[in-house]
Amino acid sequence: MMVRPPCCEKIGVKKGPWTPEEDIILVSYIQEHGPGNWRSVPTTTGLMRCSKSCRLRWTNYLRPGIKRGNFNDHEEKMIIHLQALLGNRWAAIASYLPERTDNDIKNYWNTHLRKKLKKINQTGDENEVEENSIPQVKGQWERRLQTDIHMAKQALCEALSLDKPTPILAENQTSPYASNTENIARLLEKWMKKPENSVETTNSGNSIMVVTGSGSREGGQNTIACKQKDQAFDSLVSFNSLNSDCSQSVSVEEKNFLAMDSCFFQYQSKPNQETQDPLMFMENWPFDDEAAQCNEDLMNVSMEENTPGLF
DNA sequence: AATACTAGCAACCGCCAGATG
DNA sequence: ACATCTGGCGGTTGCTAGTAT
Repeated sequence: MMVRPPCCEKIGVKKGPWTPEEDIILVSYIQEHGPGNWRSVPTTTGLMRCSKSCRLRWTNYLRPGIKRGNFNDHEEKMIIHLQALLGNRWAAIASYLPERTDNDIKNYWNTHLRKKLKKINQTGDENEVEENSIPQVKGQWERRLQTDIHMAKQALCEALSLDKPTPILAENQTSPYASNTENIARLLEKWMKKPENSVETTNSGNSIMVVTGSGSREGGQNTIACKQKDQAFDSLVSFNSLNSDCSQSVSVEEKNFLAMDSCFFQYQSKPNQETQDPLMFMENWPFDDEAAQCNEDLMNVSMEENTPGLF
């Protein structure tokens, strides 16, 4: 069988955790060109990263609107319910949780919820309930159909929203992307303070930690990234300064990154589903207790049924 | 204090499907 | 119709930090 060639040359491609420098270069690139055409990202930016790696870094971390860690009860319920409905279709599940990435949900499921459910099933039901207790009555086509409706709805919303003006956050409105902008802000702040060649990052929970000192695993590998670092940062700074008067009730730091958010917003793959969504009812139907009778079949696949004693 | 073990998570890998020439 | 390219998805791996011994 013909083996598919790798998406990019393996030689010289850097792997492992991303550095703040790389993040900034990538963000800077996307700020200018928008997400997409990932193939050209490494060549254009000089990042020694696979195009896939760049895309993943953006979608899972740098993209505005991402909330990380601290899943609340509602989100947990949603995930459990959706997982029962859809199976391990994490991207589909993530489409119901606009602030979460599929990777994050997948990780949360694998590390927390799966164990939790297993435990409950073991203690609560002697009849060895299957880990993924999807009622067999519900064919996969139903689940797929439900997801496809959602996907189609999303696509339609995106298409319809193309002409909409970029939403501008009201003065006192809290950015839904606060966690993301704060992360980048913190990153930049510390990065600016740090002495050269002494930075290493690791993402932890909701913040990006910058660890100074020796012993960096990345040591000496960021030559190209470093060359572009200043340029990229200048670009960001100048961009932010153009937008810095858009809000007066927030800190300078927040202001700058809110401005960045408003720019990135137009590139978002996930529309803000809380606003102006004419098809909202389709979005909510699996969860809406007041939903029409035709939804009841799927509604019967209730969380309580699948996960007795969890809530 | 040192070592072993475990959990959490970021990132990679391989497969697949749609787009394009 | 076919081959190739590209992006998306889900499964898995490997690193790190925290905890137990």
